[in-house]
Amino acid sequence: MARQTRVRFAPSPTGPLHMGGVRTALYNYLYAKQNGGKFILRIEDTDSQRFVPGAEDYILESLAWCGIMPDEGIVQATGTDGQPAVDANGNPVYTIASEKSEKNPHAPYRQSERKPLYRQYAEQLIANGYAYYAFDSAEELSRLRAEAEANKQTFIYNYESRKTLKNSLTLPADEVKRLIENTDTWTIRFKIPEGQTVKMNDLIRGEMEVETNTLDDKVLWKAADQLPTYHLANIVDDHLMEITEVIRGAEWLPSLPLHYLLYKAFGWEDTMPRFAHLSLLLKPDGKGKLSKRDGDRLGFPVFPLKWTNPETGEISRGYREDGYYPEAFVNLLALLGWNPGTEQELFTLEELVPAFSLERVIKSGAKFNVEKAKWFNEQYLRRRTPQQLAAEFRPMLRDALTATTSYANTATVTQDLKFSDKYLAEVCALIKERAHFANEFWDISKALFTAPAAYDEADVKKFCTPDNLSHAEELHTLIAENSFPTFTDEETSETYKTECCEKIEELLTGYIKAKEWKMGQVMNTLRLFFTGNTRGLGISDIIYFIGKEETLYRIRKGLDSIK
RNA sequence: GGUCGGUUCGUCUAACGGUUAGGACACAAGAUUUUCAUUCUUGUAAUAGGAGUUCGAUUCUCCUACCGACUACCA
Repeated sequence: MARQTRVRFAPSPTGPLHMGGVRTALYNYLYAKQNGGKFILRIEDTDSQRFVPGAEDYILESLAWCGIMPDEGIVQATGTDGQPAVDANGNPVYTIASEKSEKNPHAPYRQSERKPLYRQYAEQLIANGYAYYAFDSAEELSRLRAEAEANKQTFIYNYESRKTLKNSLTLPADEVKRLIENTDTWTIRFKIPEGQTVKMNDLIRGEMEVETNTLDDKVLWKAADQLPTYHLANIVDDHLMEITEVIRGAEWLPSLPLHYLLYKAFGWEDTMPRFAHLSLLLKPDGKGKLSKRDGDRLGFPVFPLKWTNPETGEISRGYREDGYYPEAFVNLLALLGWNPGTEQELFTLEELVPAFSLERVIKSGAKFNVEKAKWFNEQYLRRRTPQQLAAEFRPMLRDALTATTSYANTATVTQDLKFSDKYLAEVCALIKERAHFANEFWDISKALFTAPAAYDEADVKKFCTPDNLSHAEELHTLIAENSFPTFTDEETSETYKTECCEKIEELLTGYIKAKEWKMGQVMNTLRLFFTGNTRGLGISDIIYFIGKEETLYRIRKGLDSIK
């Protein structure tokens, strides 16, 4: 009988979710959706020492931003007013589900809240001879480790060493009973079977084998905090939550034999999930897996969202705050370690669902490449409508104008212009192919909103020759004496702008050609007066947007300041 | 050190055991253009090394090298 596909993403709330973690979540999500199954979120917070406040919300917010919401394990939060919580945009705010419900039949989904559940499973293993109590103190064990290391050996708690250590296999029963009742630093360890070969299968990597004698007796449960370790909690919860496929990071590969053995010891082999281990995301340069430091060092985010360390106040940048679209982030993550087998590179989340397959996930680690990441964002930026871009640009424009001192100091016509949505949309349509990110819009288009505060010295030197200046003077007269159409909110014809620009260009180039001036010279002089340097927007586009009066003002101002 | 995994252009990657080893990013050149950018065209660039199996190996096997993960009462 085929079971319903149920996969889970099970992060530990020990800090901000890494982009590699988002990728793992994404692959789980895609797999679930493709198979008409459920994507479950479970919080693995069995390490009370490393709990970081805010990390859980961060995970939820990151997933929501990416559009990969869990089907199970979350519930809409309750606001201070007792009503379902929503954020500033009216979107629901989620939290981890603690109460059982139709949607969340396996609640709670935080392992810390499932605490009472695990001990019985550990005891069950002991009763069946698959585990034992261990009473060695942490100090004793670290001493043994240090000694072994001094002899260039490695101490492991295994089938051999357990025979000489303090545990329920070596101690008399009454002593074991006494220690369990009177001390609280003991643990329950898994008893790795001796001399067996564990044969495993991985959906991505294929067949693997490991000798049990190379494995160590992992701690499953700790009396000190009455909590399970990852291994126990993970297997028990995956079983209880009826997980069908475990898709997780490659750092778990060495634990796979233990997990196989655990399923066997519990007698859950029939329903054991299938496993898929994803390769790691690597540093763009050098060695090792991608870390927080790399982002700081190389200038790109490793986290989906900005994160402020609650203890140190240290801030880590995020893709969202850096101006990436979630679609671009998801797309680039999907292609980092997976490909569709075709040459298609651009996928929306919806398109990813049918295209995805675990079989096509790459075995080797992938180095993250910032340039490609920017390219993805650029592709999505270009797919946006001018109106959408204008809406994004509006608040940035407001901030920029407020911060621009030259704007406050120049008596320009544009100062009084109310930049309409139509104006912004037309500007965005013009500049979107020049940008990778919407946050570059102001830099690219500032000349369309304000006169330059200063002129680039090198450009002045190069283009403000006596000839060019006198030509600019003539063009000032030409523009003053001629009338031509420019931007207006009233005109809605789609071809209007093109027509305007053609007319402006005819006027200028016609005159320049007639005079036999060098186009590249005088045009650049004008551009310098319009924008402050000689790189960027086309002259006729600028004039179209700023209008005749402002055009004359800027040429006059340029001529006056250079002389 | 031990265990496990990995290795195709600088990067992400494609290639039933048979291809001039393909694409994308980046880079370079050219074309277009009033500058810059865009766009278009073209180019540089790879199977880690060595054995073996085979008519034939990027592909299968082994060895070496390198890289990585794991080696906690962390996940």
